Amino acid sequence: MRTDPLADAELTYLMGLGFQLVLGEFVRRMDAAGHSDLRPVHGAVFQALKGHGATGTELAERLGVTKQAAGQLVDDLEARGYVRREPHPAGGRRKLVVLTEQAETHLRAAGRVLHGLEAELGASLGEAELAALRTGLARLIRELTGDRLPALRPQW
Amino acid sequence: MRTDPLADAELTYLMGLGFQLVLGEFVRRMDAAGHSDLRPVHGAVFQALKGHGATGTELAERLGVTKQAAGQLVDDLEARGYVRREPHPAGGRRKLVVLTEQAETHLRAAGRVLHGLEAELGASLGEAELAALRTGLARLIRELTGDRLPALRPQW
DNA sequence: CCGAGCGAGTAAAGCAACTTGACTTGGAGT
DNA sequence: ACTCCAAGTCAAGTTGCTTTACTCGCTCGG
Repeated sequence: MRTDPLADAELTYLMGLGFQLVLGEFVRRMDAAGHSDLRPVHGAVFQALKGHGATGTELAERLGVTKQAAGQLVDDLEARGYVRREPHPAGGRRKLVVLTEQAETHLRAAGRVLHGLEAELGASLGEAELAALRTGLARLIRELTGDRLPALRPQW
Repeated sequence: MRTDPLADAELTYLMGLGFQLVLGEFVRRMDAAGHSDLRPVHGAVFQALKGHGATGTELAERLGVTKQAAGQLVDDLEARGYVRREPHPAGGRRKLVVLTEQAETHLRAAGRVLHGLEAELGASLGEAELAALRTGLARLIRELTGDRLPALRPQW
């Protein structure tokens, strides 16, 4: 009986590999559902814009990138019909970037896939195990951040 | 009393944010300890070479990148004294990439930082909670991979 | 033997997703 | 009116990978 290599792996390694696997499975299922034209970073943009939209600078802050990088993402998504630039109600040079119905549809599909994946994991790991994993992660995040949640960035 | 935004966050989001935070803390501590010249991906290289070293092609497979990319990493690390290219005992065009003592020193420092970080998390979250998190992650990884563990790649 | 081919390594160019630096412009303050 | 700030944008540079294409040792079938 050999020892499990995962049992004495570093917590950091376990978290990284776990995230990579879950995200990979998410992407695979989204592709299979016909949503292969967007990468995870676009999902982060949608999350940042959900609700009332944001200006380019606000979006950049929420994503943790420069405003130029945010502008390039918006250019791309605008050209493909996922967002619109509207004049900002507060005026000035500001523009309000808002999601189109096409993006809302994508967000709903992503939500369904995520919930389906989580439900399957709950079934195979056991709901109690999954709940313990969720609360463990939530407490670890609280411990390392305090109250302000930082942006989820698409790189190490 | 407001609801906790983390309580109904997606598992995928929790895992990504948790990993990012733990890794960020690791990098901060390594920097503070005077090891600011290597990025996490170099740690992955060291892990892949630990023990008996590897050829460039083997390294590429373990990292999940092309052999050219692996070769570039080795070029960089060799120029900075962390690895050596030795003639391969089995001959041929093969070369054996091995860690230098400088890399072993770095590995030991990284191990100390990781264990220190994990110990602090154990103290603040409670050892039971941390153990539950570890086993939850390990089971999730088993569930999504079967037996073959894939490489931990430095991107989403 | 020997030459055909395979696998390891490398060189060069391409590409994606950022960054840095420099500029334009609307509005606020004084 | 002048100045200045902040939002947005244009352009160029950087990084870290990939794709394409090659060179070089070795093995093996004829």
